[in-house]
Amino acid sequence: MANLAPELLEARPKAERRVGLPDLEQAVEGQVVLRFAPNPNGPLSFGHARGLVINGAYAERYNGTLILRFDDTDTVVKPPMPDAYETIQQETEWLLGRPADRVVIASDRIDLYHEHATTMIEQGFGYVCTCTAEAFREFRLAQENCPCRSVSTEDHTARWQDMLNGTYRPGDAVVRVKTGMDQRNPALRDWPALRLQDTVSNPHPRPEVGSKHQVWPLLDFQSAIEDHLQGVTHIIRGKDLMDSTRKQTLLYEHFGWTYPQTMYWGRVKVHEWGGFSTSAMRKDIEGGRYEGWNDPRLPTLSALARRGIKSEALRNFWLELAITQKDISVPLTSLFSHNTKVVDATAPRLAFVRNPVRLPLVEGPNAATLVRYPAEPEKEPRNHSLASGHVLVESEDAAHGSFRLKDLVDVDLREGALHAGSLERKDGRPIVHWTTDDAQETTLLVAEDDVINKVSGRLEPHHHPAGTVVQLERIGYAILLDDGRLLMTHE
RNA sequence: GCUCGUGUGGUGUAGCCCGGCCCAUCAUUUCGGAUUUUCAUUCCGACGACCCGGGUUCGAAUCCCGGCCCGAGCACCA
Repeated sequence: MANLAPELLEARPKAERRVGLPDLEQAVEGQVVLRFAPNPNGPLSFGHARGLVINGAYAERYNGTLILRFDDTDTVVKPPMPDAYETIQQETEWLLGRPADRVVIASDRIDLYHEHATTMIEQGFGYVCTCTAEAFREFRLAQENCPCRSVSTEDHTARWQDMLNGTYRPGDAVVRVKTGMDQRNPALRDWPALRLQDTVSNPHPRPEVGSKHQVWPLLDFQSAIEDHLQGVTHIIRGKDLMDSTRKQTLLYEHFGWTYPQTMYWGRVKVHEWGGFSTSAMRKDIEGGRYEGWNDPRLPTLSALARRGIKSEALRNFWLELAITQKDISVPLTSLFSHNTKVVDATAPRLAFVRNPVRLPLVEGPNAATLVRYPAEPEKEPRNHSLASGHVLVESEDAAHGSFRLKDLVDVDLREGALHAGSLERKDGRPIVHWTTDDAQETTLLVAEDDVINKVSGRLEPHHHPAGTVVQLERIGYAILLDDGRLLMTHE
């Protein structure tokens, strides 16, 4: 065989095992345009981070453009939150370490969407449908044209004017894209592109928009038109939007445009969190169940940041999950593990003594020096005076009777006092953390499931500013809050 | 119901398009061990997987057929 046809034995060179994100199809260096398009009905959540991280990473890889687009075209069901426009931009910068290259606000661009609707109607691939939603559902299932479809283009143009001038009221009419009621996929059959919203009772929260428009595009239409206007080359989004791609592709064909390359990811559930929706969180915050968007029980970016999760950890987390269409459920420990890697070397070590018991230290040293950064033992050592002759240890540790005060001395508990023994470590007795009389009394907050547990104790004196992620020895990582309390980051 | 999509160790992920180098990669978890005056970090080791059934082939995680599971869309929400 080798002699007869050696070329048959020559294997196609197998690609190296891929690490990280795959390359983009048809990507040209410097010309890739991506977008991340949240609804600004609240600040960003954990799940949003995926869209930002993945799209941002590709923009960076190809030296392309990342657009942050606010899809704020619903004033009734999911009304935007005024603060969110600013907040989301800040969160974007926090997460990616740089701002988006371009910011687009859909509600500023309603006239452009109207123009395209006009074109669509005049050219006969869009029409104004006055059927009720229920009636149209029947037509969709039966694959029958609705009566509006046979109305002339002139009349549709007139109807369109009546939508714009307020003759029609919300619910009376929608603009549909003619895709064919014989589409195999029911979702694609003459899908709705624009509808009426009562913006007098439900004005858009941005004052410059307010009640200016009554005719508003739906997501599939707005997004399709905007992607074209912005020159988006690649769309990477959740697979729940696969049918949107198909709908939009049909629209692009009508307009004679080429649809961007698309990639999808599946649903991600975090086992510890279950389901949170932005609207539900908003309601619970307003109802007082949570203290705010950054309540440590909430899966928002601000809550994670406040808790001490670094943006680098979040980026690494999403990059590791990459882009598969599988629906997955990940444990929070996976994110924590990334955070530990980011934070450990720079987290100062401090002692936090829970449920402290104060004990005399008999014949012990009168000063102690402990390491603050194990990675750099010489840096800013922790010096403490023991002049009071007392130390604080956790009552649970004290129960053992014989142990070693970390970096200090062996002790034995007799008659309510710790009797100092060897300064050097001599035996295998357990090592416990401890602190001094001048340790401040404080509380460690631990978010667990839907409650915040409070653990009181004494924190070793320190000079670290609020916001520092520290490692509480033998307990875990925590962040120093403005009010002097501690918030557990993770173990 | 119709349409679409996904099924690799406990959890994620690579490999699948173009069959052999795959007794299947990497990470995490769990368990063991080493270092360490933290139950942290670091290091070493171990356990552990191709949804099921047929078929094609010398050879199938990879191709074909059938089945099953799970998820999503079918909103005048995003």
